[in-house]
Amino acid sequence: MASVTKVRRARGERRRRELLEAALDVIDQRGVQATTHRAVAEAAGVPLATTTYYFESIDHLLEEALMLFVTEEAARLRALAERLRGTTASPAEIAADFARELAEGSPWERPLKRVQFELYLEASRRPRLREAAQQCVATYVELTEVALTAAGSPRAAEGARLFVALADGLGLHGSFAPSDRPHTPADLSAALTELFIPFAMGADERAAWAERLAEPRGGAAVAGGAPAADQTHGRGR
Amino acid sequence: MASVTKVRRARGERRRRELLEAALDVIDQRGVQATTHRAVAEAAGVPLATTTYYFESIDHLLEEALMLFVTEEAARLRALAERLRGTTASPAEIAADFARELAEGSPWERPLKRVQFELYLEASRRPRLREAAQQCVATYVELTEVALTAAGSPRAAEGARLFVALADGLGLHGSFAPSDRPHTPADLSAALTELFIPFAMGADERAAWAERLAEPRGGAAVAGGAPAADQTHGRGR
DNA sequence: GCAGAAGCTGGACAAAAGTCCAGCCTTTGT
DNA sequence: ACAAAGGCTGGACTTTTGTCCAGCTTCTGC
Repeated sequence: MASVTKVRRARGERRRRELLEAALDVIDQRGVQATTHRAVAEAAGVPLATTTYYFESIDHLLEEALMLFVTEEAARLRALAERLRGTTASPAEIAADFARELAEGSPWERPLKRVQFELYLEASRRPRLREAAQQCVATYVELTEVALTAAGSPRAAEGARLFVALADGLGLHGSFAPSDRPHTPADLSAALTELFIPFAMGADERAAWAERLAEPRGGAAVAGGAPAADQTHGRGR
Repeated sequence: MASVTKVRRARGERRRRELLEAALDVIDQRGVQATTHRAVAEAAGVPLATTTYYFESIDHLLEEALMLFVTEEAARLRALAERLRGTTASPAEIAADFARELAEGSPWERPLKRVQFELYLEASRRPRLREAAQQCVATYVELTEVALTAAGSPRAAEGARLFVALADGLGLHGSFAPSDRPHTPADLSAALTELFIPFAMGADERAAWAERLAEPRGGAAVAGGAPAADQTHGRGR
C-alpha cells in the first residue's frame, strides 16, 4: 500500500517535472504572461488537461517553474564554485572561466537566458516570487564571492553584488544586441576584469582613490595617474 | 479645409498620445503581455473602441508606446547631459548626481522603472522593437560618456557601456529587493564610483594592472598595492 | 482474474480579449 | 440654419484561454 502510492508518486513527479521544464521553455520563448496551459501542454507533448491536473492554476504552474529554475541554477553554480575554490589561476583566467560558464553552461541545451530576467520582472509584481528572485541573486552573489576570493580580492563580499549586477546588465543588453556586434563571453570577461581592479586593491590604495575622486577638479579632465598626488604615470600620453 | 484636418489631427494626436502614456502605465504595472485593449482604455478613461480606432492592433499600440518611452527618455537625459557638460564637480559628485537623476527623475510621476526592462525583454523577441531597445541603450551610453568625460575619464567611450550595464543590473535587482534593504541612489552612486576607478586611471597604470591580473598567483590573496612593482602609492602609508 | 481505487484525459463551458462596424455626434463651409 | 464629412463609440462577434468533470484506463492487492 505504501509502495503503491510511492510508485504512482514517482511517475507523477516525473510528469510534473517535465511540465515544469516545458513551462520554462515556453517562458523563455514567449514570456511569462504569454505562457498558457495550451502552450505548456503542447511543449511537453501531453494533453491539455494534464496541466490543470498537476497544478492548481496557471499561476501556480508559472511560479513553481520559476522556482525550479532557481534551484537548478543553484545546483549548476555549486559545481562551478567547487571548481574555483582553491584554484591558483590568475584573476584574468578566473574571470574568463567565470564568464564562459555564466554565459553558456546550463542544464538545458539553450541557456534559457531570458527566464532569469522574466523571473526578476515578474518578482517585482508578484510577492510570491520575490523570495525566489532574491534567492537567485543570492546564489549568484555567493558564487561570485567565491570567485573573487579565489582571484585574491580582499573585498570579495563587498564587491560580489556589483559583479552580478554588471553581468546581469550585460546579459540583458546582450539579449537584443545587433547580430553584427553580439555580446560574447569575452566581452563579459573583459568587463568583469575592469571591475575587478578596484576590488583587487589593498585597503589603503582604495582609500586613496576614494579621496582622490572626492576632490573637486579644476581642469576639464582628471589628470591621469594614481590617487596619490605625486604620482603622474599615464598623464599627458 | 486644410485647417479642418489640422484641428482634428491635433485633437487626434493628443488623444493618441494619452493612450500611449496610459499604455506605458499599464505596461509598468502589469507587464507588456498583460497589457490589453481594455486595460489601456480604462487607464486612459476612454471607451474600449478608442484603442482599436487609433491603433491598427494591440501589438502596434504596445510597440509604439515603448518607442515613445525611448524618445521621452532621450529628451529627459539630454537635459542632464547639458548640465554635466563642462561641470567642474568631483567625480564622486558627478556619480551622485548621475545616480539621483537615473533613479528618480522621470517625465511621469512614478519612474516607470519596469518599462525599460519590459522593453528590453520584449525586444529580444520582437524584431520590430530591437532598434528601439538598442537606441535606448545608446542614449544611456551617450549620456554616460558625457558624464565620464566630465568626471575626467581618459577612457569614457570605452567605459560607458559598462556603467550602463551596471546601473541597469542594479536597477533590475532593486525592483524586487527586500523592503528592509532597498536599493538607493546612494548604492548606485557607490557602485558607479567603484567602476570609475579603472576608468580614471591613465593608460600606463591601467596597462600595469592588466599585466598584474594576468599573472598566475601563488598565494591565497592578491597582495595589496599597486600593479607596477616599483610603484607603491597608497600602500601602507 | 477481479474489484476497487487512483491516474488521467476528451470535451465542454464560462470568462476574457481582440477586432469590427453601423450608426451617432461633432464640426464646418455655405 | 443646414447638410456633408468625418471622428468616435456602443455593442456584438470571434478567438483564445482557464478551468472543470464525467468517464475511461491502468494499476494493485487479493
